[in-house]
Amino acid sequence: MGKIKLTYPDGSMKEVEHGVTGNDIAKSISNGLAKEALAIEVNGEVWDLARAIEQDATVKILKWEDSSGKYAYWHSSAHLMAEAIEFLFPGTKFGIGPPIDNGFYYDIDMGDHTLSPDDLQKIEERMYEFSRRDVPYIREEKTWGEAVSYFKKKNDPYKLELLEGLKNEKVTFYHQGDFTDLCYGPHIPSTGRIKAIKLLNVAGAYWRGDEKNKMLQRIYGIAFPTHEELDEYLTRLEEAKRRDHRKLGKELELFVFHDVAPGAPFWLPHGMIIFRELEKFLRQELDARGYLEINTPMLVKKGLWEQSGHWTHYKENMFYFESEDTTFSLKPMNCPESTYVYRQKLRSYKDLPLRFSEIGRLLRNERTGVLGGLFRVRQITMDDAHIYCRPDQILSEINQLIELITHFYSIFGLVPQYNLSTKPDNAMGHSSLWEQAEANLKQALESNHLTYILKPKEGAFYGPKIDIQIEDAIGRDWQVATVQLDFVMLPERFELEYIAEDGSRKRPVAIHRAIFGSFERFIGILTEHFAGAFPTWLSPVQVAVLTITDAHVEYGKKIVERLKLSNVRAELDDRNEKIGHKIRDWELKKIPYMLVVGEKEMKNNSVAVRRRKKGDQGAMALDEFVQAIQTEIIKKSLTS
RNA sequence: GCCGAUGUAGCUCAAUGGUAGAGCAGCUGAUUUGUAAUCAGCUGGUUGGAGGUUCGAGUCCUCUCAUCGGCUCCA
Repeated sequence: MGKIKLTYPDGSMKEVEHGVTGNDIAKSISNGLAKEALAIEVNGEVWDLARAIEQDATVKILKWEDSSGKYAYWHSSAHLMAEAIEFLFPGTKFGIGPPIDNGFYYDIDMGDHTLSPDDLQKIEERMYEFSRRDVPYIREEKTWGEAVSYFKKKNDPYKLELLEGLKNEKVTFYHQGDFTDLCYGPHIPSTGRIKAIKLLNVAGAYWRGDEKNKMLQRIYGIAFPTHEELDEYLTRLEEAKRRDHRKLGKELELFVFHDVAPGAPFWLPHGMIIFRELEKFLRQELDARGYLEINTPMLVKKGLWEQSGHWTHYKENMFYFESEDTTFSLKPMNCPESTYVYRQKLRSYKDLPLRFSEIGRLLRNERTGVLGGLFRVRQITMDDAHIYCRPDQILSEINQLIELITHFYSIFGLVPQYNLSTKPDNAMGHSSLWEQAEANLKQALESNHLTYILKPKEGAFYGPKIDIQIEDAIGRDWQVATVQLDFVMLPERFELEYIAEDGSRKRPVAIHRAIFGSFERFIGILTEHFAGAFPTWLSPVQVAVLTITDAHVEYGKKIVERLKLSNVRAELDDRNEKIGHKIRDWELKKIPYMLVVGEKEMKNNSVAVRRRKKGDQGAMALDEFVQAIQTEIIKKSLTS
């Protein structure tokens, strides 16, 4: 056998024996690397370290730090879990068990047996035991027929169904210990690499993700090379729980949910302040950008939805009822109604763009199982807008929207990520319009130096779109804003027109867009992002004035009056409590400023400033404090 | 909607099938306090709802509502 040429990530080349394995390569570089190596990338494909390389190739040893390395690690963890399950519960049928962004899962069918937390514990213990055996993951190529007869003997209908999709192909099996699975791989060298394991929860999951199929039991788990990393991960989960907006919303008295109104919050006074501040901010920004605010009816006749197409495509999500032989519906979207504002009079090309904004309350009949805190509600307050423009105005409108979105999120310290979805197969509308629009969207993103992820064919049937996700303080992504071009749904179905320069009637393009997505969802995200410690401009109470004794109550009242006159939300704490107690209470309420007032302050017309989490800041003249906090509020400063 | 879990005082949680309890909050009183909890007393419940088993149900069973974790959905 001859030699082959390998190219390494640093560009260097090396001649090696034909049939060399990833293990050999790693060892030839260093023993340390060989210990850490999980898999190898060969010409862009991820392979097992034990697999022989038989041609010239570009290679890269993958470690835990590489996402493909992690995937192989978690994939192997899923197999280890399956081995433990099969050992403890013989006869279990296996669906699929892939790695995911955070760990792995396996879908299994255990007949009548329902997994309990106790079972999970047992499986986890068994996994540790099997890991300690430290046996290799072995790859084996099989013919399709061999594979089918294996799973027929094992009586596993799910694997047989998967094999149906691989007919007449070579398939691969992986073994470790007594467990064998149909699997593409790749896998890590041996079970001993899996050191720290935690099975997190059991959930139902439809076979192949189809509602019509049988529901299997899905076990989610995570694994790490060290216990420290596992602990760190579990701590992060705890942190996320601590920030949960449902918990904080209750504690900080922002909103409550009640059985009488599933899927709709009761906004409490403090939550409403945040809501109103966001509205104020939104209106201020939109006014400055030429938006015209409108408000359209909540209750409309069914005919509107028949015309828009919602009655056929969205009916199951709509609330509707009969009254005097007429079917009425609560609006689930604002878009169709905005066309009535457009059509209120004849529009000239000179009138465009028309930017109609609406803070609209929508009602959607979401299925009970999908509701969740403020993130998924039945009653939605959208910061909606519909921009009607000429095709030649698309680019400037998109540019303005990107500027608006970037500005908006920077205020909250949130970083938007952009996804561009292009023409799907079932698209409607002129292809020239599609091409121009997609080019405009791209151009707008690129000229603003924004990186974006292209999602081919994921646009709506009526136009391409840009979806915006934000990453919060602890690295989780949320879908919020959206900018959707629409050539069909509103313009065609509602026969929108404008009079062009040459006197002819032309069709405008509609742009649907939202910045927050919805107030409910956005406030939920903000609550978690800030862990309830809102920046001063959003904080329901901005200043708490704490008196030392009854002798200082009058002075305290004067300060609160002064702050309120300066548009600062202030409250007086003149309770008969020690100062330490008051501080603790307001600190737990996450109020940004506390002003302690006693003898000294009263004498000097000053306040002792204490900042949330930062402690005593020393005394300051009252005027000076008022000025400082006003500036902070006006600038919507993030650092309070 | 589907699978599973949960539901006890305003909140966080206890209570072998045998008298529903604690801490916090609230109220009353004492205390007049200088940077994360002063002390004492008191109030507070159709155990989510409806049925059933039982001498007896917070506890067991059925149904139902809601919430949580997922799945599916989310123009």
